Amino acid sequence: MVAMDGATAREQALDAAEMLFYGRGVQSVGMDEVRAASGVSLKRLYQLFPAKELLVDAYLERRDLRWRGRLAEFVARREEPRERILAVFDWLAQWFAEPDFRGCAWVNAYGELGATSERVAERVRAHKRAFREYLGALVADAGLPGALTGPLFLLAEGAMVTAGIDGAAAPAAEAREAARLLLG
Amino acid sequence: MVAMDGATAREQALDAAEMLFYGRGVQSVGMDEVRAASGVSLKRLYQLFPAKELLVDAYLERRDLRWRGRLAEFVARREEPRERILAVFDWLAQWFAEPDFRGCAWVNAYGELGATSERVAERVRAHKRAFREYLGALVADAGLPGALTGPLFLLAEGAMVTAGIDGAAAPAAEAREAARLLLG
DNA sequence: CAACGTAGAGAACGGGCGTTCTCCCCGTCA
DNA sequence: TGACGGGGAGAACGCCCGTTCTCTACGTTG
Repeated sequence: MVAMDGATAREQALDAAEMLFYGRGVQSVGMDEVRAASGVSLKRLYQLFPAKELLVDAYLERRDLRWRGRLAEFVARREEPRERILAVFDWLAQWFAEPDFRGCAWVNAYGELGATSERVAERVRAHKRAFREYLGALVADAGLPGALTGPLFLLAEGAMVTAGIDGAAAPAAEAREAARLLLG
Repeated sequence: MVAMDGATAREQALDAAEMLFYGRGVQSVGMDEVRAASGVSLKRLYQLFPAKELLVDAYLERRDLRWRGRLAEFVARREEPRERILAVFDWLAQWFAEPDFRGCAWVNAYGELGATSERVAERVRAHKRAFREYLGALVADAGLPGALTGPLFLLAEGAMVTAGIDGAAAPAAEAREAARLLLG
Protein backbone atom coordinates (compact mmCIF):
# COMPACT_ATOMS: atom_id res chain seq x y z
CA MET A 1 0.00 0.00 0.00
CA VAL A 2 1.43 3.33 -1.06
CA ALA A 3 1.90 6.13 1.41
CA MET A 4 -1.18 8.18 2.14
CA ASP A 5 -1.49 11.36 4.11
CA GLY A 6 -3.88 11.67 7.01
CA ALA A 7 -6.59 13.61 5.24
CA THR A 8 -6.67 11.19 2.31
CA ALA A 9 -6.78 8.16 4.59
CA ARG A 10 -9.62 9.74 6.51
CA GLU A 11 -11.64 10.35 3.37
CA GLN A 12 -11.06 6.84 2.06
CA ALA A 13 -12.01 5.35 5.39
CA LEU A 14 -15.20 7.39 5.43
CA ASP A 15 -15.98 6.50 1.82
CA ALA A 16 -15.75 2.80 2.61
CA ALA A 17 -17.57 3.14 5.92
CA GLU A 18 -20.40 5.01 4.27
CA MET A 19 -20.86 2.52 1.49
CA LEU A 20 -20.80 -0.44 3.87
CA PHE A 21 -22.71 1.02 6.81
CA TYR A 22 -25.43 2.51 4.67
CA GLY A 23 -25.72 -0.52 2.44
CA ARG A 24 -25.75 -3.29 5.02
CA GLY A 25 -26.23 -1.65 8.41
CA VAL A 26 -23.61 -0.67 10.95
CA GLN A 27 -23.66 -3.75 13.13
CA SER A 28 -23.22 -6.23 10.34
CA VAL A 29 -20.02 -4.60 9.10
CA GLY A 30 -16.81 -5.23 11.02
CA MET A 31 -13.87 -2.88 11.28
CA ASP A 32 -11.80 -5.35 9.31
CA GLU A 33 -14.18 -5.02 6.40
CA VAL A 34 -13.81 -1.25 6.50
CA ARG A 35 -10.06 -1.77 6.39
CA ALA A 36 -10.29 -4.09 3.42
CA ALA A 37 -12.63 -1.81 1.47
CA SER A 38 -10.72 1.37 2.22
CA GLY A 39 -7.12 0.20 2.05
CA VAL A 40 -6.50 1.98 5.35
CA SER A 41 -4.75 -0.26 7.85
CA LEU A 42 -6.41 -1.05 11.16
CA LYS A 43 -3.68 0.82 12.98
CA ARG A 44 -4.35 3.96 10.99
CA LEU A 45 -8.10 3.51 11.26
CA TYR A 46 -7.83 3.49 15.03
CA GLN A 47 -5.55 6.50 15.00
CA LEU A 48 -8.14 8.42 13.00
CA PHE A 49 -11.20 7.03 14.81
CA PRO A 50 -10.31 5.63 18.24
CA ALA A 51 -13.48 3.54 18.36
CA LYS A 52 -16.05 2.25 15.90
CA GLU A 53 -18.67 4.51 17.44
CA LEU A 54 -16.60 7.53 16.41
CA LEU A 55 -16.28 6.25 12.86
CA VAL A 56 -20.05 5.84 12.73
CA ASP A 57 -20.48 9.33 14.11
CA ALA A 58 -18.10 10.79 11.54
CA TYR A 59 -19.85 8.91 8.75
CA LEU A 60 -23.21 10.36 9.77
CA GLU A 61 -21.75 13.83 10.14
CA ARG A 62 -20.10 13.90 6.74
CA ARG A 63 -23.17 12.42 5.07
CA ASP A 64 -25.35 15.03 6.76
CA LEU A 65 -23.29 17.85 5.30
CA ARG A 66 -23.35 16.35 1.84
CA TRP A 67 -27.03 15.42 1.96
CA ARG A 68 -28.16 18.86 3.00
CA GLY A 69 -25.73 20.51 0.61
CA ARG A 70 -27.10 18.61 -2.35
CA LEU A 71 -30.67 19.27 -1.36
CA ALA A 72 -30.04 22.98 -0.95
CA GLU A 73 -28.21 23.14 -4.25
CA PHE A 74 -31.10 21.46 -6.06
CA VAL A 75 -33.71 23.66 -4.41
CA ALA A 76 -31.78 26.86 -5.06
CA ARG A 77 -32.18 26.38 -8.80
CA ARG A 78 -35.84 27.33 -8.54
CA GLU A 79 -36.77 30.96 -8.33
CA GLU A 80 -40.31 30.95 -7.05
CA PRO A 81 -40.46 30.41 -3.24
CA ARG A 82 -43.38 27.99 -3.40
CA GLU A 83 -41.70 26.03 -6.15
CA ARG A 84 -38.70 25.71 -3.89
CA ILE A 85 -40.75 23.94 -1.28
CA LEU A 86 -42.11 21.50 -3.82
CA ALA A 87 -38.61 21.02 -5.19
CA VAL A 88 -37.69 19.36 -1.91
CA PHE A 89 -40.02 16.52 -2.84
CA ASP A 90 -38.69 16.40 -6.37
CA TRP A 91 -35.26 15.99 -4.95
CA LEU A 92 -36.48 13.18 -2.69
CA ALA A 93 -38.00 11.42 -5.70
CA GLN A 94 -34.66 11.59 -7.47
CA TRP A 95 -32.85 10.28 -4.40
CA PHE A 96 -35.31 7.40 -3.88
CA ALA A 97 -34.72 6.30 -7.47
CA GLU A 98 -30.98 5.91 -7.01
CA PRO A 99 -30.06 2.23 -7.27
CA ASP A 100 -28.38 2.01 -3.89
CA PHE A 101 -31.10 3.88 -2.01
CA ARG A 102 -31.85 2.07 1.21
CA GLY A 103 -33.90 4.57 3.19
CA CYS A 104 -32.82 7.36 5.48
CA ALA A 105 -29.34 6.69 6.87
CA TRP A 106 -30.19 8.48 10.11
CA VAL A 107 -33.46 6.69 10.74
CA ASN A 108 -31.73 3.39 10.06
CA ALA A 109 -28.85 4.25 12.36
CA TYR A 110 -31.28 5.35 15.03
CA GLY A 111 -33.11 2.05 14.82
CA GLU A 112 -29.86 0.19 15.14
CA LEU A 113 -27.97 2.25 17.69
CA GLY A 114 -30.29 4.87 19.11
CA ALA A 115 -30.92 2.84 22.23
CA THR A 116 -27.28 2.04 22.92
CA SER A 117 -25.28 5.04 21.71
CA GLU A 118 -26.20 8.48 22.97
CA ARG A 119 -23.64 9.95 20.61
CA VAL A 120 -25.34 8.46 17.56
CA ALA A 121 -28.81 9.33 18.87
CA GLU A 122 -27.81 12.96 19.24
CA ARG A 123 -26.23 13.03 15.81
CA VAL A 124 -29.49 11.79 14.33
CA ARG A 125 -31.55 14.35 16.23
CA ALA A 126 -29.21 17.11 15.06
CA HIS A 127 -29.65 16.05 11.44
CA LYS A 128 -33.43 16.01 11.70
CA ARG A 129 -33.41 19.35 13.48
CA ALA A 130 -31.30 20.88 10.71
CA PHE A 131 -33.58 19.49 8.00
CA ARG A 132 -36.66 20.83 9.76
CA GLU A 133 -35.05 24.24 10.17
CA TYR A 134 -34.19 24.29 6.50
CA LEU A 135 -37.81 23.58 5.62
CA GLY A 136 -38.86 26.28 8.05
CA ALA A 137 -36.67 28.79 6.25
CA LEU A 138 -38.21 27.85 2.89
CA VAL A 139 -41.67 28.30 4.37
CA ALA A 140 -40.75 31.69 5.82
CA ASP A 141 -39.21 32.84 2.53
CA ALA A 142 -42.46 32.01 0.80
CA GLY A 143 -44.35 34.17 3.27
CA LEU A 144 -46.34 31.16 4.46
CA PRO A 145 -47.39 30.50 8.06
CA GLY A 146 -44.76 28.74 10.13
CA ALA A 147 -47.30 26.12 11.15
CA LEU A 148 -46.87 24.58 7.71
CA THR A 149 -43.32 23.51 8.49
CA GLY A 150 -44.31 20.63 10.74
CA PRO A 151 -46.68 18.96 8.29
CA LEU A 152 -44.22 19.34 5.41
CA PHE A 153 -41.50 17.83 7.54
CA LEU A 154 -43.71 14.90 8.50
CA LEU A 155 -44.64 14.26 4.88
CA ALA A 156 -40.98 14.20 3.92
CA GLU A 157 -40.09 11.87 6.82
CA GLY A 158 -42.96 9.57 6.01
CA ALA A 159 -41.92 9.46 2.39
CA MET A 160 -38.31 8.62 3.28
CA VAL A 161 -39.17 5.84 5.65
CA THR A 162 -41.82 4.37 3.36
CA ALA A 163 -39.63 4.52 0.29
CA GLY A 164 -36.88 2.85 2.28
CA ILE A 165 -39.05 -0.03 3.43
CA ASP A 166 -40.91 -0.61 0.17
CA GLY A 167 -38.03 0.21 -2.15
CA ALA A 168 -40.30 2.38 -4.26
CA ALA A 169 -40.04 6.02 -5.28
CA ALA A 170 -43.80 6.60 -5.35
CA PRO A 171 -44.06 8.08 -1.83
CA ALA A 172 -42.20 11.18 -2.99
CA ALA A 173 -44.92 11.98 -5.51
CA GLU A 174 -47.67 11.35 -2.97
CA ALA A 175 -45.94 13.61 -0.49
CA ARG A 176 -45.42 16.29 -3.10
CA GLU A 177 -49.07 16.27 -4.04
CA ALA A 178 -50.12 16.50 -0.39
CA ALA A 179 -47.66 19.37 0.12
CA ARG A 180 -49.14 21.20 -2.86
CA LEU A 181 -52.58 20.94 -1.32
CA LEU A 182 -51.32 22.17 2.03
CA LEU A 183 -49.64 25.17 0.44
CA GLY A 184 -53.10 26.15 -0.79
CA MET B 1 -39.11 -23.19 38.08
CA VAL B 2 -42.56 -24.76 38.16
CA ALA B 3 -43.92 -26.68 35.21
CA MET B 4 -45.44 -24.60 32.45
CA ASP B 5 -47.38 -25.72 29.44
CA GLY B 6 -46.29 -24.85 25.93
CA ALA B 7 -48.76 -22.06 25.27
CA THR B 8 -47.92 -20.32 28.54
CA ALA B 9 -44.18 -20.63 27.96
CA ARG B 10 -44.64 -19.18 24.49
CA GLU B 11 -46.55 -16.18 25.77
CA GLN B 12 -44.05 -15.51 28.54
CA ALA B 13 -41.17 -15.78 26.11
CA LEU B 14 -42.86 -13.34 23.76
CA ASP B 15 -43.70 -10.97 26.61
CA ALA B 16 -40.06 -10.83 27.65
CA ALA B 17 -38.79 -10.64 24.07
CA GLU B 18 -41.13 -7.79 23.28
CA MET B 19 -40.16 -5.75 26.31
CA LEU B 20 -36.45 -6.27 25.71
CA PHE B 21 -36.34 -6.06 21.90
CA TYR B 22 -38.56 -3.01 21.72
CA GLY B 23 -36.88 -1.27 24.61
CA ARG B 24 -33.24 -1.82 23.73
CA GLY B 25 -33.14 -3.10 20.18
CA VAL B 26 -32.93 -6.69 18.97
CA GLN B 27 -29.20 -6.98 18.53
CA SER B 28 -28.28 -5.74 21.97
CA VAL B 29 -30.40 -8.38 23.70
CA GLY B 30 -29.07 -11.92 23.92
CA MET B 31 -31.13 -15.08 24.07
CA ASP B 32 -29.88 -15.63 27.60
CA GLU B 33 -31.43 -12.36 28.65
CA VAL B 34 -34.75 -13.43 27.18
CA ARG B 35 -34.44 -16.64 29.17
CA ALA B 36 -33.71 -14.75 32.39
CA ALA B 37 -36.57 -12.28 31.89
CA SER B 38 -39.13 -14.87 30.84
CA GLY B 39 -38.26 -17.78 33.10
CA VAL B 40 -38.35 -20.06 30.07
CA SER B 41 -35.28 -22.24 29.83
CA LEU B 42 -33.02 -22.01 26.81
CA LYS B 43 -33.93 -25.54 25.83
CA ARG B 44 -37.61 -24.69 25.79
CA LEU B 45 -36.98 -21.38 24.04
CA TYR B 46 -35.25 -23.19 21.20
CA GLN B 47 -38.02 -25.77 21.02
CA LEU B 48 -40.56 -22.98 20.61
CA PHE B 49 -38.42 -20.76 18.36
CA PRO B 50 -35.62 -22.72 16.66
CA ALA B 51 -33.61 -19.56 15.99
CA LYS B 52 -33.52 -16.02 17.28
CA GLU B 53 -34.74 -14.74 13.95
CA LEU B 54 -37.96 -16.72 14.44
CA LEU B 55 -38.43 -15.27 17.89
CA VAL B 56 -38.01 -11.78 16.46
CA ASP B 57 -40.47 -12.62 13.72
CA ALA B 58 -43.03 -13.93 16.22
CA TYR B 59 -42.57 -10.84 18.39
CA LEU B 60 -43.29 -8.55 15.45
CA GLU B 61 -46.24 -10.64 14.36
CA ARG B 62 -47.90 -10.69 17.76
CA ARG B 63 -47.26 -6.99 18.28
CA ASP B 64 -48.74 -6.24 14.87
CA LEU B 65 -51.98 -7.96 15.78
CA ARG B 66 -52.21 -6.18 19.09
CA TRP B 67 -51.22 -2.78 17.70
CA ARG B 68 -53.76 -2.85 14.91
CA GLY B 69 -56.41 -4.29 17.21
CA ARG B 70 -56.03 -1.48 19.70
CA LEU B 71 -56.03 1.15 16.99
CA ALA B 72 -59.18 -0.27 15.41
CA GLU B 73 -60.89 -0.52 18.77
CA PHE B 74 -60.12 3.11 19.57
CA VAL B 75 -61.24 4.34 16.16
CA ALA B 76 -64.44 2.30 16.20
CA ARG B 77 -65.70 4.32 19.15
CA ARG B 78 -66.32 7.29 16.86
CA GLU B 79 -69.44 7.37 14.75
CA GLU B 80 -68.69 9.99 12.12
CA PRO B 81 -66.47 8.60 9.29
CA ARG B 82 -64.30 11.71 9.09
CA GLU B 83 -63.86 11.72 12.85
CA ARG B 84 -62.65 8.17 12.59
CA ILE B 85 -59.81 9.22 10.35
CA LEU B 86 -58.75 11.93 12.74
CA ALA B 87 -59.08 9.49 15.63
CA VAL B 88 -56.12 7.59 14.17
CA PHE B 89 -53.94 10.58 15.03
CA ASP B 90 -55.50 10.91 18.46
CA TRP B 91 -54.60 7.32 19.09
CA LEU B 92 -51.04 7.97 17.93
CA ALA B 93 -50.80 10.92 20.34
CA GLN B 94 -51.85 8.67 23.18
CA TRP B 95 -49.38 6.00 22.15
CA PHE B 96 -46.49 8.48 21.84
CA ALA B 97 -47.17 9.67 25.37
CA GLU B 98 -46.73 6.23 26.90
CA PRO B 99 -43.62 6.19 29.09
CA ASP B 100 -41.92 3.32 27.31
CA PHE B 101 -42.65 4.60 23.79
CA ARG B 102 -39.54 4.22 21.67
CA GLY B 103 -40.76 4.77 18.14
CA CYS B 104 -42.25 2.35 15.66
CA ALA B 105 -41.15 -1.20 16.44
CA TRP B 106 -41.24 -2.15 12.77
CA VAL B 107 -39.24 0.82 11.53
CA ASN B 108 -36.68 0.18 14.24
CA ALA B 109 -36.50 -3.51 13.40
CA TYR B 110 -36.16 -2.68 9.73
CA GLY B 111 -33.26 -0.35 10.44
CA GLU B 112 -31.57 -3.04 12.46
CA LEU B 113 -32.31 -6.17 10.46
CA GLY B 114 -33.92 -5.18 7.19
CA ALA B 115 -30.67 -5.56 5.30
CA THR B 116 -29.76 -8.94 6.77
CA SER B 117 -33.04 -10.75 7.35
CA GLU B 118 -35.49 -11.10 4.52
CA ARG B 119 -37.97 -12.64 6.93
CA VAL B 120 -37.97 -9.58 9.16
CA ALA B 121 -38.04 -7.22 6.18
CA GLU B 122 -41.13 -8.93 4.82
CA ARG B 123 -42.81 -8.90 8.22
CA VAL B 124 -42.26 -5.14 8.39
CA ARG B 125 -43.60 -4.59 4.88
CA ALA B 126 -46.68 -6.67 5.72
CA HIS B 127 -47.37 -4.57 8.79
CA LYS B 128 -47.10 -1.31 6.87
CA ARG B 129 -49.23 -2.68 4.09
CA ALA B 130 -51.94 -3.66 6.58
CA PHE B 131 -51.86 -0.25 8.23
CA ARG B 132 -52.15 1.49 4.89
CA GLU B 133 -55.04 -0.71 3.88
CA TYR B 134 -56.78 0.05 7.12
CA LEU B 135 -56.44 3.78 6.45
CA GLY B 136 -57.70 3.20 2.92
CA ALA B 137 -60.82 1.54 4.30
CA LEU B 138 -61.46 4.50 6.61
CA VAL B 139 -61.08 6.87 3.67
CA ALA B 140 -63.46 4.82 1.54
CA ASP B 141 -66.02 4.62 4.34
CA ALA B 142 -65.98 8.40 4.53
CA GLY B 143 -66.70 8.64 0.84
CA LEU B 144 -63.42 10.45 0.26
CA PRO B 145 -61.14 9.99 -2.76
CA GLY B 146 -58.72 7.10 -2.43
CA ALA B 147 -55.85 9.40 -3.30
CA LEU B 148 -56.06 10.75 0.23
CA THR B 149 -54.86 7.47 1.71
CA GLY B 150 -51.25 7.92 0.71
CA PRO B 151 -50.80 11.36 2.25
CA LEU B 152 -52.55 10.32 5.45
CA PHE B 153 -50.32 7.28 5.68
CA LEU B 154 -47.20 9.37 5.13
CA LEU B 155 -48.26 11.83 7.81
CA ALA B 156 -48.76 8.99 10.27
CA GLU B 157 -45.41 7.42 9.38
CA GLY B 158 -43.63 10.73 9.67
CA ALA B 159 -45.23 11.35 13.04
CA MET B 160 -44.20 7.93 14.35
CA VAL B 161 -40.60 8.20 13.26
CA THR B 162 -40.25 11.78 14.46
CA ALA B 163 -41.86 11.09 17.81
CA GLY B 164 -39.56 8.12 18.23
CA ILE B 165 -36.41 10.08 17.54
CA ASP B 166 -37.32 13.21 19.47
CA GLY B 167 -39.18 11.48 22.26
CA ALA B 168 -42.01 13.98 21.97
CA ALA B 169 -45.72 13.53 21.35
CA ALA B 170 -46.15 16.80 19.44
CA PRO B 171 -45.85 15.28 15.94
CA ALA B 172 -49.20 13.54 16.40
CA ALA B 173 -50.98 16.87 16.80
CA GLU B 174 -49.15 18.36 13.81
CA ALA B 175 -50.10 15.37 11.70
CA ARG B 176 -53.70 15.52 12.86
CA GLU B 177 -53.98 19.16 11.92
CA ALA B 178 -52.49 18.51 8.49
CA ALA B 179 -54.87 15.60 8.01
CA ARG B 180 -57.82 17.84 8.90
CA LEU B 181 -56.75 20.28 6.23
CA LEU B 182 -56.36 17.53 3.64
CA LEU B 183 -59.82 16.17 4.41
CA GLY B 184 -61.09 19.59 3.38
C1' DC C 1 -39.82 -49.35 44.87
C1' DA C 2 -37.33 -49.15 40.51
C1' DA C 3 -36.78 -47.74 35.78
C1' DC C 4 -37.65 -44.21 32.61
C1' DG C 5 -38.33 -39.94 30.32
C1' DT C 6 -38.79 -35.09 30.41
C1' DA C 7 -37.24 -30.57 31.61
C1' DG C 8 -34.30 -27.20 33.75
C1' DA C 9 -29.70 -25.27 34.87
C1' DG C 10 -25.87 -24.01 33.16
C1' DA C 11 -21.47 -25.38 30.97
C1' DA C 12 -19.48 -25.82 26.53
C1' DC C 13 -18.64 -24.89 21.71
C1' DG C 14 -17.82 -22.22 17.66
C1' DG C 15 -17.54 -18.15 15.46
C1' DG C 16 -17.38 -13.24 15.09
C1' DC C 17 -15.60 -8.87 16.14
C1' DG C 18 -13.66 -4.61 18.51
C1' DT C 19 -9.30 -3.49 19.85
C1' DT C 20 -4.36 -4.07 20.67
C1' DC C 21 0.13 -5.95 19.84
C1' DT C 22 4.14 -7.87 17.30
C1' DC C 23 7.05 -8.01 13.72
C1' DC C 24 9.03 -6.38 9.75
C1' DC C 25 9.88 -3.18 5.97
C1' DC C 26 11.36 1.05 4.25
C1' DG C 27 12.44 5.86 3.94
C1' DT C 28 15.22 9.38 6.41
C1' DC C 29 18.96 11.64 8.32
C1' DA C 30 23.49 11.92 10.58
C1' DT D 1 26.27 3.11 6.01
C1' DG D 2 23.72 2.42 10.12
C1' DA D 3 20.39 3.74 13.67
C1' DC D 4 15.68 5.15 13.97
C1' DG D 5 10.83 5.82 13.60
C1' DG D 6 6.50 5.57 11.37
C1' DG D 7 3.42 2.57 9.04
C1' DG D 8 1.45 -1.82 7.14
C1' DA D 9 0.05 -6.70 7.62
C1' DG D 10 -2.04 -9.58 10.17
C1' DA D 11 -1.89 -12.40 14.44
C1' DA D 12 -3.54 -12.28 19.05
C1' DC D 13 -6.58 -11.24 22.88
C1' DG D 14 -11.04 -10.85 25.27
C1' DC D 15 -15.39 -10.82 25.18
C1' DC D 16 -19.97 -11.68 23.62
C1' DC D 17 -23.51 -14.48 21.89
C1' DG D 18 -26.31 -18.00 19.19
C1' DT D 19 -26.78 -22.62 19.66
C1' DT D 20 -26.08 -27.29 21.54
C1' DC D 21 -24.85 -30.61 25.01
C1' DT D 22 -24.37 -32.73 29.67
C1' DC D 23 -25.81 -33.68 33.97
C1' DT D 24 -28.99 -33.91 37.41
C1' DA D 25 -33.60 -33.91 39.69
C1' DC D 26 -38.02 -35.26 39.80
C1' DG D 27 -42.62 -36.95 38.51
C1' DT D 28 -44.81 -40.93 36.40
C1' DT D 29 -45.83 -45.68 35.57
C1' DG D 30 -45.65 -50.71 36.15
